[in-house]
Amino acid sequence: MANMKQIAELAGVSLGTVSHVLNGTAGVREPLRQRVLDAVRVTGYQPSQLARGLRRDKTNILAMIIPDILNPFFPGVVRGAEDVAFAKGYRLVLCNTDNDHGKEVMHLNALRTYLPSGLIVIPSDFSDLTAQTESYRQAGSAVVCIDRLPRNWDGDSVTINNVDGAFNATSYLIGLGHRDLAAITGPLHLTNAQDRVRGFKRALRRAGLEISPNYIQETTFDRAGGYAKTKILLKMLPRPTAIFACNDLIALGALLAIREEKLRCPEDISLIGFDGLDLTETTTPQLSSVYQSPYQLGAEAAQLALDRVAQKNSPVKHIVLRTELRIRESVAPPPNAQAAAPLISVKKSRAAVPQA
Amino acid sequence: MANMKQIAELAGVSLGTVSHVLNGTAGVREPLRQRVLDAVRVTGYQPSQLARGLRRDKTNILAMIIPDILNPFFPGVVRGAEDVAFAKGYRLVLCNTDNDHGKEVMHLNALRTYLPSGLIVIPSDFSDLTAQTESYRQAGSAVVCIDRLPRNWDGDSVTINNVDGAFNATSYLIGLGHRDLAAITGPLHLTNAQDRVRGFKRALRRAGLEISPNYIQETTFDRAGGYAKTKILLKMLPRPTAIFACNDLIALGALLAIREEKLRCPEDISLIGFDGLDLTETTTPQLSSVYQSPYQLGAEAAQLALDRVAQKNSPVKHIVLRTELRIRESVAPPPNAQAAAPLISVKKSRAAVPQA
DNA sequence: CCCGGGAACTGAAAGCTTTCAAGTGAGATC
DNA sequence: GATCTCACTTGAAAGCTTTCAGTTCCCGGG
Repeated sequence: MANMKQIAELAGVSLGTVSHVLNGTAGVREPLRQRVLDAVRVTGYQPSQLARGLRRDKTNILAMIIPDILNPFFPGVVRGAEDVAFAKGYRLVLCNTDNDHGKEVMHLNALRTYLPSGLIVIPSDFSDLTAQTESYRQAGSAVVCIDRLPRNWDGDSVTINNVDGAFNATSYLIGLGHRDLAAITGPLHLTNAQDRVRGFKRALRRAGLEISPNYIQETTFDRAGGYAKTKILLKMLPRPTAIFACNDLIALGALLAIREEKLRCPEDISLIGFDGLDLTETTTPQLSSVYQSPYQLGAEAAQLALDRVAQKNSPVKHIVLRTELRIRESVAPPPNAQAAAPLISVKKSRAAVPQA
Repeated sequence: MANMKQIAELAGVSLGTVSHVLNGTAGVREPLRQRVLDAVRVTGYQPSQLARGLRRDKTNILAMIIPDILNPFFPGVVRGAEDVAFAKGYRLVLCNTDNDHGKEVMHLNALRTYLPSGLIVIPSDFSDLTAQTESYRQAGSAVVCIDRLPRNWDGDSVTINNVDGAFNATSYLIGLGHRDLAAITGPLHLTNAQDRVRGFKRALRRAGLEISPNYIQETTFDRAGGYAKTKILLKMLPRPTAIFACNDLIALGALLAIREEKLRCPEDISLIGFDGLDLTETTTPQLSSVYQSPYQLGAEAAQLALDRVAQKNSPVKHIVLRTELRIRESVAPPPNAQAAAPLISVKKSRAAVPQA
């Protein structure tokens, strides 16, 4: 592979001129410019990204740290980011943390000396990442946190309106006449899980319904978690007539548990998930869900990172994306007609206790 | 961030010695070694991957080129590769081609000057990649093709035994008594699609069944393709009693089409997919499928690439992974009892013609 | 006691680009 | 015609590491 020196010789100009032509960093008269361009064409020369990065203290690399690409929510995020990066001449380095903070830190450390222009992080947990990412900032890398935020995060971010999404879903269920609503949430040290529960509670409160802690079950953001917690919920008295699952995998697990208990969804129990993954369309019944666009999440994050590289000192941005309630087959009014009573001040005192 | 020179000064040794300590490239006496290590610890020094790569003509980067991470088959492959890479201190750069050869070439070109140690490619189509990858080989990068192979590929590869997988699935259907079998294949310029059809045909031939071209429909490897082609197949006379879909997304589309035509799966039509994606477990009925491990595919590929880097001139390797037939709810004997007749020489002449 | 040999260590070059200060030259101005 | 300006162009340094050819030092053998 040719290098710049050879191009310079071939075109009969200096190294500096070649660089200027290639980067447009200074006016170069047309004939010279053409000679350089010709030499590049003839030799198929491509500048070494390594030497370039070394000199400029920055590479055309965007690093992305996510929990696990196997979780069907994340491929969309990655694809969104990659598309934006690719369009601007950047490459994407992908790292999986398995929600393990230690692994996250390892990635953060190892990536640093590749001098990526930007770093997009879906934090593994609530750990304060400020210290870790500070060195990136100092090195001139943009850092964007997405989906959920670490403690004390004061940098750029892209998230969705989790509170609203959960509120709308829950309100919809209440509107159908449900009074005994349960929620299965992901780990509450994650801000997105917190916010979804917050939206759930807010909807209950606004409808004057009591919030019983037993009806809010915390677990992992996966099918197994949804399955296990649903089994527990279905044993409670009164049995909830609707479940709001904080993501679709939990909802999927819930559906399996409901089926296994010989209950029907939606006739006996309504179910709404969160995320709007493809799989919600192919279950029976099709799952209702609070849709969000993972692609957009990733794309906005990449864009934000690249903007930050260009404009280092512009004010911090917090982008919040919308959600959309997608009602499909998994919801219906509750089984007992009495529940169709008017919404106003439906306040009853009931204990929600797991059966022995 | 400290650099090597500062470490050298701090430890009171030369640059070369620091390098030798860090890389173990030469014996360094213990006291010196310790002084260097201490200096590294104190300063938190990390060697610049860029300078290192520039000098060694090789970075600790593994590049991976896949069609589309949104296709649920690929996250597993990526994860497998990333895990192996991470464990050995390599990072993974991810590129999506959308099966577009032009984009593939762009990625190939752009990646080159990052000097990745290895390149793992799922080819976008049948295009001969030899020319493109030759420059990587010359630059000392390992190139591994996986899942399907480009024309004339003579380098390392990891694939699965597509012929066997398809043969087993088809034979299973025949064993249930099916005589009118159809296949919906992915694009036949892809070697994996070709091989699956080959396995399908081989099973028919072995059972003495006629192979009618109309019963083999070619389409894209996605839900829409499966849906459309199933609609066509269901109009044929005799209507096939079993469909072998060359991947799970096609099978999923087929299932939707079957349902839409008010036919029952498996009572009216049996269905087997290929890949064994998670989604096959959550459909109704659960889809039978020829399972393969995408994770293993990616992991083996990464391992092979790294082995090749270490042992440049060892003989070319072609790893072929196994498949496993996973029978779930989507298969049953054909509706008419007569079909349960013995297998031997069931040769009837019938024309398979699309209905007008 | 001297010398050879080997292990340990050093110094400098090489790898390729960007960038900045400095140099060149042509055209404009007076 | 001399001088100034401005636009181009150039040369060299800097960025950080690896590697190779030497150099130093120590030990054992003669």
